[in-house]
Amino acid sequence: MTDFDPADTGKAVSGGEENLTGQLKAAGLRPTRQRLSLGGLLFGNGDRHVTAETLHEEAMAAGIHVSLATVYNTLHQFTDAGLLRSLPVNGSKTYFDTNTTRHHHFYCESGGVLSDVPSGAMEIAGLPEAPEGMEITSVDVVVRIRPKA
Amino acid sequence: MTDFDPADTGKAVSGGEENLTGQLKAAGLRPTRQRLSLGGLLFGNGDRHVTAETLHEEAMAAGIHVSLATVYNTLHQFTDAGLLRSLPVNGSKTYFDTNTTRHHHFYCESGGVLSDVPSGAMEIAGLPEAPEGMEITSVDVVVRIRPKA
DNA sequence: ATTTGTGCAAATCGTTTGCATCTGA
DNA sequence: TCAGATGCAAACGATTTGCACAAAT
Repeated sequence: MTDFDPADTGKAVSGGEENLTGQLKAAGLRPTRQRLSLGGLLFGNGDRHVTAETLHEEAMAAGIHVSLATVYNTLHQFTDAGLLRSLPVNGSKTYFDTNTTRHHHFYCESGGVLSDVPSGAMEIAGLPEAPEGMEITSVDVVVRIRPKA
Repeated sequence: MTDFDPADTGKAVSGGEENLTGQLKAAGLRPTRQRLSLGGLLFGNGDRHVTAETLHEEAMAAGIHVSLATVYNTLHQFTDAGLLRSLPVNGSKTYFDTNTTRHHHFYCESGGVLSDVPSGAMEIAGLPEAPEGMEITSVDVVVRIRPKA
């Protein structure tokens, strides 16, 4: 029942982020109650993988009232601002990762569970050159897994 | 205006595949007119990346009448039969690749164009171990690119 | 006061499904 | 003949959008 304190806007959000308000402003985004609340959920609990739906449910459960549309908007705005990374995992749902550093993922199709590949466990050797006139923006590696036997 | 010849069912489809009919039968799929026609488009022109939509348009343009639903069905059946590989490229559309060997892809978000990373240009070093009780089914690498400047 | 964000519900997009009809073995 | 395929259109799930209201600077 910990209400998110709207007065806490210029401070650390919940032990994770330094200054979400500042980052939002830098991105031209107003630090609204919803954005700060969602930011608290996202960045106050370590690395996370969420979908719009799971984040929305979590917000509801936490007593934060936000519409699903706003969750979508916020996730995209955060992504554009560089606070999140969107993951191209599956054909249907879009996943967002609070860890924007270079790392890769396991994805279990039966269940839609996403997890990190331990850093260092896997490397990409020899990045290829992009085709003429193109530049590489990111490299996504998805290791698909399924329950054994 | 080369009509696909329905009589050519037991033979090479168009210079690419040996015996599509046999492969379909082996997979428990009847070699119907539609499946052979779509197979001709898919396997008779070298390696290809298609979506249901692009393949459907191509079929129409070639004078082959198939419904979009049948294209979807066929793509999935071919995939299950191991003739195609489905690519988890983007959040929305599903791509299918006629090259089922291990290779990776460039994906240009602006335009949705998919192309192969030249084989050997890139390697994955050190496949990680799957989490407890899981096994790896595939590893997909997508190199996202955008037009330079 | 002005500008930007939010919520809701309707609209959209890709994909799947139910069912009557047709086709290949 | 008869199981299996196809076509159509309606159903679906995830995401986006338009517009009236609310909140932040």
